[in-house]
Amino acid sequence: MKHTTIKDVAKKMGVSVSTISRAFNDKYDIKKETRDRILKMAKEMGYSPNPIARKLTQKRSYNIGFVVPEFVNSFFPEVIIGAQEVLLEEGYQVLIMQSDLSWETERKNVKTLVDNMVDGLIVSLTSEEKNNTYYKELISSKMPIVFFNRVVDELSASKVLFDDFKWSFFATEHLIVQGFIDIIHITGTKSLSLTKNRINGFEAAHRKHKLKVGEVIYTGFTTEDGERIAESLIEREVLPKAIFAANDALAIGAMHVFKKNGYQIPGDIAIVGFSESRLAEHISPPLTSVKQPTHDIGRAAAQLLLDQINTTGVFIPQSMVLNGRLNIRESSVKVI
Amino acid sequence: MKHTTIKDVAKKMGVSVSTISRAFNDKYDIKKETRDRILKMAKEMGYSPNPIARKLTQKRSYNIGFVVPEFVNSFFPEVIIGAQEVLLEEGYQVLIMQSDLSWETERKNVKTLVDNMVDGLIVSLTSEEKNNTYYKELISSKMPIVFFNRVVDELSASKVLFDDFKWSFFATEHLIVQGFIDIIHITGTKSLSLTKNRINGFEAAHRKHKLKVGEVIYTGFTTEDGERIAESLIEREVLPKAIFAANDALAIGAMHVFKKNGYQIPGDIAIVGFSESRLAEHISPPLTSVKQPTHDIGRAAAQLLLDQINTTGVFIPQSMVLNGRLNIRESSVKVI
DNA sequence: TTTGTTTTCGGAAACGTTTCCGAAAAAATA
DNA sequence: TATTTTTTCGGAAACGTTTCCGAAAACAAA
Repeated sequence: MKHTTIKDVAKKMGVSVSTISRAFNDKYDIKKETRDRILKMAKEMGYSPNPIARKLTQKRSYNIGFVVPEFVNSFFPEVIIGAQEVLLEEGYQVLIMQSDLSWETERKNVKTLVDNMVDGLIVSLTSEEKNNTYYKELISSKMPIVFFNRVVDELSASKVLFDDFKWSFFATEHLIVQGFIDIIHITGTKSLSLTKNRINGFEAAHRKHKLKVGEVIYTGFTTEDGERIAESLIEREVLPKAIFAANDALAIGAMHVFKKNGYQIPGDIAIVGFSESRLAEHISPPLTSVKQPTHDIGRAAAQLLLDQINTTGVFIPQSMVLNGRLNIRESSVKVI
Repeated sequence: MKHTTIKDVAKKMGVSVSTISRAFNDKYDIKKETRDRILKMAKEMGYSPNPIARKLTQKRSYNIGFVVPEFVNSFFPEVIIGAQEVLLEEGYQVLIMQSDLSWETERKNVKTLVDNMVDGLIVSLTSEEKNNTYYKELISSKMPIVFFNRVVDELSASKVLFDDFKWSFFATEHLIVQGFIDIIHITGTKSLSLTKNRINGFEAAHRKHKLKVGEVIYTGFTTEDGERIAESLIEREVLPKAIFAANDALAIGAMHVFKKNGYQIPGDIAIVGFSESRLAEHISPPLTSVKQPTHDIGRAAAQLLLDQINTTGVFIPQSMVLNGRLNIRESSVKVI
């Protein structure tokens, strides 16, 4: 553990500590030759500046914190990869933490990240209420932060969003124009605004086509939730003709129990999902779903964060909303 | 940014800085009452010790670093969740970094984690050669570290392993006993020892049953690799009767193009995968696969790491090998 | 050569803690 | 009460850097 320190190099070379520091920080007030000499010697001695000590005096750590609510679905990993692409390019390292769908651990996560002096944060919320005041403090303390996917209007920070209303609208309209009536919308956590937006899109599509708006069922966002809902639906005996799920996991779970119970998809029930997952096209039948540009979401978030970090004056939060695509597959096309 | 510091509280309360420090570190040599008084006041003033400064003098950060080669497949996220369960319990925070299958960024990842003074590391390698000497230095510098899944024998550290040989053996035997001959093994990166072990298991099963050992095809670990291999197989015109893939992603990719080209599974080709993914049972036909105890792998790794951290004397590296299960599903049962 | 500028560097304070050492205060013992 | 022991606390050094300030050295201008 006898790490070589800046003093060791200074002593060895007979120069002052500050000179070594200057050499490493590429300051203007040092002679080229001595800098090269120092750098060479430092490398020989296996010295590199201690980042902890450095952070104590400086402001920057070149670390970015990334907090996601979960990451077993590939959605969040994919946006992280996108963000990491642009961040690494700029010399930043990305520290990831996952909140396990708990706002308490989310809170702890961003705290440890802040404690470790990250230069900025990219976060997607587990809940839109619980940590609000905490985030407000954070924002007013000038910590650069951008939210994505799961955001809250109340917080004045940069955000990258998806037009949930629009694509929910398109997805249900796709069902409607094929003649499906009696469509049910299964959705996740009630408190998230993306949930509300998708519901609004679902209902708007009905209204546009002068249809009685379909039922909305709340549950979680997991495959198991989808299975549970499907089972309860089957017990009703009168099944809907189509289901629009707020999430591929839900759709797949539901599909699973429908198939197990002998229902044909899309013959008996048509299904469309959201936030296209990797398996959408591999499952049987292939699942119609709204594809979000995960990669681009990450890249955009990273870019907004960098903008904020590099802004010296007051920063005006920016919001971007990205576009998606409805990938129509077998699970939702009416058999004639 | 005018964070309240320990001095502020000291001044405000008319006591020395060291007393405040003692109050926060629960030292024996402070009077109960003054400690309570200090803690209360500190809370009022919104003070909490700066972890960076603290790290400079202390050794512990209560942060654990987790480095994985990728995380869009749910395998790694699941083991992280398992590890996080036991680590959070003990008051540690888990910082995750992903290497994007590049050993260079893996290198950078563990470096920044070490720079941030994590108390220990849990890592799964991208390559078993490239960073060896680096890890050796790290280990000899007494950094607690445990490897899992993708490990290298040469490194003397704790490891948690899966018996790839055994389960590969069982998987191919499952194919063999049903009368499939002409089985091909598709596998990933050649340099990983888990690859070798799975090949050995594959071959051993053949030998046990006195069969000519099947062909082994090397590729990557992604769905796309599986698709590519399947296409090249189709061009051969004489297809194998069964495929054992070293990975569910490979299996699913291959299955996809076989189905697209009108082949029946398992009628024309039977398929079994490995490291069961979430989609195995949802895909069509449901995929036979070897299930690894992802959760337990994480828990075990975390436990081994904690053991090492809490050992004061010399630590003797431990290895654990965990058990799996072959989940037989439709994709590999011979149709009669 | 003298004076003025610029370049290059050293000394020391600062960042926010912890910890060692010793002293004052309190308690226990004689 | 006098002495010893224990408890509680303050002062200061240390952790490894960066940065401010000023001085020495080098150079340019007069």
